[in-house]
Amino acid sequence: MAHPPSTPGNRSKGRITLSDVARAVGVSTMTVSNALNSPDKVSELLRARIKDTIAELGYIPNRAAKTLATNRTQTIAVVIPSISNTVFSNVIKGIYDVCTPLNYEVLLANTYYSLQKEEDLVSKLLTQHPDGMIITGLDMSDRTHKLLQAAAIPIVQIMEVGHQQPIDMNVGISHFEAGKTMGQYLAGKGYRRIGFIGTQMDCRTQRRMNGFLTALAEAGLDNERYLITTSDPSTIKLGGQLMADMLTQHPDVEAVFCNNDDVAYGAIYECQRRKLRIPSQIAITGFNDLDGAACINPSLTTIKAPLYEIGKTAAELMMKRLKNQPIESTQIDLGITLKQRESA
Amino acid sequence: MAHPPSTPGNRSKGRITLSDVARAVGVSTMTVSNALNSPDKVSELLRARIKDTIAELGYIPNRAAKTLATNRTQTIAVVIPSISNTVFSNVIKGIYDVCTPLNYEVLLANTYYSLQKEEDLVSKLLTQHPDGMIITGLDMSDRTHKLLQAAAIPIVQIMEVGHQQPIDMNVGISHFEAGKTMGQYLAGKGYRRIGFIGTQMDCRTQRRMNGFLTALAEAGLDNERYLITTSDPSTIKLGGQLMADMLTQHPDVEAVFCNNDDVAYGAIYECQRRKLRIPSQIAITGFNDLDGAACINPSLTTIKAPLYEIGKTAAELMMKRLKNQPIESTQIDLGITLKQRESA
DNA sequence: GAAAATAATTTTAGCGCTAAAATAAACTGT
DNA sequence: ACAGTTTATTTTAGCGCTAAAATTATTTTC
Repeated sequence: MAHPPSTPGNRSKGRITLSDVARAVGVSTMTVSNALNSPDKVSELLRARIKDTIAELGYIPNRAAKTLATNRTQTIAVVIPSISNTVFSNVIKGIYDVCTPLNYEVLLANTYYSLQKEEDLVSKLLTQHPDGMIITGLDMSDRTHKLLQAAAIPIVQIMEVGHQQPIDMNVGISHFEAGKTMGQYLAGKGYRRIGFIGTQMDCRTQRRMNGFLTALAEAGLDNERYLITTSDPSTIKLGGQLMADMLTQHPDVEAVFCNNDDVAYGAIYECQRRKLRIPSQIAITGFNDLDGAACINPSLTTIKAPLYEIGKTAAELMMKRLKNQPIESTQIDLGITLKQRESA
Repeated sequence: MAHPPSTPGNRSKGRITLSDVARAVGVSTMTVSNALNSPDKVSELLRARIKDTIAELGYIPNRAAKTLATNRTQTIAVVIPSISNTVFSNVIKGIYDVCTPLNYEVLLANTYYSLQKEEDLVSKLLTQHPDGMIITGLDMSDRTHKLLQAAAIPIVQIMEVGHQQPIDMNVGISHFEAGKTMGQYLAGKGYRRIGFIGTQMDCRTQRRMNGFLTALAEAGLDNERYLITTSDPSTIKLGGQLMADMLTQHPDVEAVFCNNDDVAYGAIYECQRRKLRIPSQIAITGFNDLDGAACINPSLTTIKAPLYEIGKTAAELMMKRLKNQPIESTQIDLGITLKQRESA
C-alpha cells in the first residue's frame, strides 16, 4: 500500500480547493471563505450547505495560500538549545499548551548551545515569517540581534531575566540569584569547604556559578578551590564522573552544588557507590527540581525553576501581544524556590 | 524597545520581496529566483551581484509564497503522544538531526495519548499540507486512517512494528517481543513470583505486558496474580507508589518488571526506603534504557529501545521517499537489546 | 411606498513566488 | 558567414486564498 510521493513540481493537481467547494455549492469562493472564517457574515442556510459540502468533498484548506493572502502565518517560532533535555521539554509543553488551542503552530529549532547555529537558525526561521518568536536567553550574536530587530515581530526571550535589556519581552528567572540563594543556604548550614560542579557551562550556568561564588565570598569562604567545570553536555553519567574527580582532587569537600539535577543525580549515585553518607559526610544540591529530585534517596535539595510556567507565561504574553491586548509588564521574573530536602 | 505586532490584515507592506531585489539589480524576478534555487542557471557575474544586493537589502524569502507556487511545503509533520517525555525527545532528536540539514521543517504535535485528539490533530496538520507525516503507533481511529490515506503523502508509523499492516512505511520494535524477552529472562533467572507494574497503559505498554505474561505462562508461572496497572501517566513518583502497592498487596513478590525506566527508578527508590535489598530480596527491571538506567544504584536491568535510531531511521526513510530514491524495505524492526545489570 | 439602512453575496485584484514557454545572447562547427 | 546548438534571461500565467470595494437582496424607517 505504498504512496507515491507528491511529485516535485506538480502544480497541485487533484487537491480539493475552495473554488471546488464553491462550484459544488453554487456560490462564490468568497462566500465559502467567509463561511469558514467569519460565519456570521453568511446566512445560516448557506453555511449549513457549505459545511456539508466541505465534509463531503473532504476539503482541507491550504494554509500557505491563506498565509500569503493574509500575511499572517499563525506560527510561533521557538528557539531552544536542546530538545532532548527535560528542562526544555517542560518549557515547550507550556508553550504548546497555550498556542495549540489558539490555533497557532509552533516551529521548534535547536541551537545545540551554539550562538553561531542560533544565528543560522533564526535567519532560516524568519524565512517562514513567524508571527512571533520565543527564544532562549538574553545573549545573542550581533547579527541575530539585528535580524530579530529587523523582523519587527514580537519577541519573548525566555529562561533568564534581569541582567540585560531584552529586545522586546522577557520571561524567566535570575540565575545569578538562584546560585546566590544556594550559596547562602549551604554557607548558612555551616558547610565550609563548598564546591561547584558545572557541565555545559552556557551563559545561564555561568551566572548560577557566579551567584554561587559571590555568596560564598560574602560568607568569607574560599570559593575558588572546589570548582570543577566542563563544557560537555549534562548527563547523569557525567555528573558521576565529575563527582569522582571532585572527591579525588578534594577529599575534604563538604558540600557540592551541581549545576542541575541530572548532574546531581549522578553525583549522588557516585557517592552511594563510594559508601559516602549524604548529607552527613557530603552534602549535594542541584537545580531545576525535576521529577526525580523529590524521589531519589536521599531526596535532593534543589532550586525549583518554574519551567512549565516560563513556557506558558511566554506564550501568553505572545498571544496577548498578537491580539493587541494590553500587557501589564513586558519583563517577568517568575522567581525561584529553594526546595529543602534530605541531601543538604 | 517594544515592537508593534504585525497588524492583522495588512497586506505585507514594507517587507522586501524578490521583485524589490530584481528591481535593484535590474533583472527579472525569475533570474533572482534562479540565482537562489538553481545557481547554475545564472551567470557568475549576475549571481554575485544578486547575492550582494540580497545581503544589502536584507531580503528574506517568503516560504508561503514558495510553497504555494511549488506545492511543496518542505515540512514533515510529527505526531507523538507527549513532548515532555524523555522517550519521545530522543526520537524527535533523531528526526530533527536528519530533517534540519536537508532544509525540512518539523511540525510537532501532541496527542496526549488520546486517539480522539490524534484525529483532530492529524486533520489540523494536513491543513499545512506537510510533505510527509511521521506518526506514533500502528493503531488509530478509522477517520484518522482515512485522512492519512486521502492525504496521499508518505507516512512513517513509528515506535512499534509487526502486529499490523502499516499505512505506508513503518519503523520500530516489537513491544510484544520486548515484554516476552524480559519475561523469559526473569523466569530463566529462577524467579517464580514475578510481577508487572504498568502506567499509562497505552497500546505499546499493553503489548509489552502481553508479551511478558505470555512468557511467564510458557514458563508455567502464575501470571495474573502480581499485576498492578493504572492509566495515569508515568512519573518516577507514581512508580514508587505502585511499587508500594505491590509490596503491600503481595509481600512475597520476587521480581517486578516495570513498564518503563522512570517507573523502575521510582520502584527502586521505594525499595531503598523500605531497606529491601535489590536484587537479592526483590528484583526490578525496566524498559527503554534511558540515561539514568546504567547509573542508578543498583544499575537497572532493562531493555534498550533504540529511540534515537527510530527517529533517525524514520526520517531517513521519509527523505528517501521524498527524493524518489529506492527504499530497500518499508518495514524496519530495529530490534531490542536486553541490558543485564545489577537490579535483576 | 420610496428612501435609507442593513445584510448577504460577488467581483476585483493581489499576496510573493516559480514552472514552463518564449526569447535573446553567446558560442559551435563547417 | 550562417544555420545549429547551447546558455542566459525574460515573459506569461497561475498556485489558493482573502481584503476591500462593489453589487444585489432584504429589512427598516417615516
